[in-house]
Amino acid sequence: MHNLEKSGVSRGVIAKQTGINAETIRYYEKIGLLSEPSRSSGGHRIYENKHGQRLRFIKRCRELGFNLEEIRSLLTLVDQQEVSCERVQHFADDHVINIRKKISDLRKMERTLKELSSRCSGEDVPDCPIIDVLQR
Amino acid sequence: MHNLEKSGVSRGVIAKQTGINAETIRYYEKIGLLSEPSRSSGGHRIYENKHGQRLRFIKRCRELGFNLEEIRSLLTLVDQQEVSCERVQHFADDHVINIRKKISDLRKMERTLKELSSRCSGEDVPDCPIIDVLQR
DNA sequence: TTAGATCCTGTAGTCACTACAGGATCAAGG
DNA sequence: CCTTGATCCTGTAGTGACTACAGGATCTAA
Repeated sequence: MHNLEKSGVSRGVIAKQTGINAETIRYYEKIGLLSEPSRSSGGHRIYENKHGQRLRFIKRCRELGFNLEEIRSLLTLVDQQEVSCERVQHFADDHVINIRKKISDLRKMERTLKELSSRCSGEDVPDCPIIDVLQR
Repeated sequence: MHNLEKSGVSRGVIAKQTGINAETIRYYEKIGLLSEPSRSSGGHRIYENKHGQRLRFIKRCRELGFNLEEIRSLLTLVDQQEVSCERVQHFADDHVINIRKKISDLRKMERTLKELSSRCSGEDVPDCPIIDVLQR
């Protein structure tokens, strides 16, 4: 059964555990977000608990909409034990501003599309207010 | 002054007229969204009115969040004079569903971040509820 | 021992652009 | 007509955040 030297797991296993695609994990390692794990005698990666923690951290950040560079900054703070609640809060608040901008852009699209759609006859005719506006 | 054979304009000019980057216009041509314009004797592209219309159509679609494949479909409908108001409306309504999904994802991020941020002390201390949650 | 699952590497593809290099052409002024 | 400087031409490479291969090696369970 599980071998992989003492307590580590393979890439496939940690991928399932964290819900992160196995290729993505390799990618995170390549760009330096995830430290290189040790290897089995045959060259297979062996992931320890710390890698799982790291991956979950990254995943939560992604779910909050941070990009990989932002996550790198956050991880650096944590690694260097230089976390300042004030700065992290600022970081988060800035990010909220970006998110709100995106939401407002999307809402504008939504409004416009719904407005256009409401003017459609809904019939199988060549005359369409949506196309008219696009061609205006 | 303006030469460029009869009534056409250069790429730079049409870029300014439409508000679309000149490189982007070349890209649209390359992927077949924009028909190839005629050329001057020296090989420079000469854009006519129809190109300007096309580019404005594309731009409006992009502003409504359609991707280039969706725009390609829309343009094909128009070109083949196969516009059906019913189908276009359906198309738009489907797109609205996607937009709403994006908005709700973003709102969830926003809510979570604001909630976390509200728990921050705002002080320059290493203890931070945001980092705590990310590391949990 | 062997089958089949998983892993290794490097590379290429995705989307919608954007940016460059190195050279040709253009329009305007003299 | 000639020069100058702006614009244009081409092909290619880079962006972000993955994802998907190919062709081979290694692993684990039976």
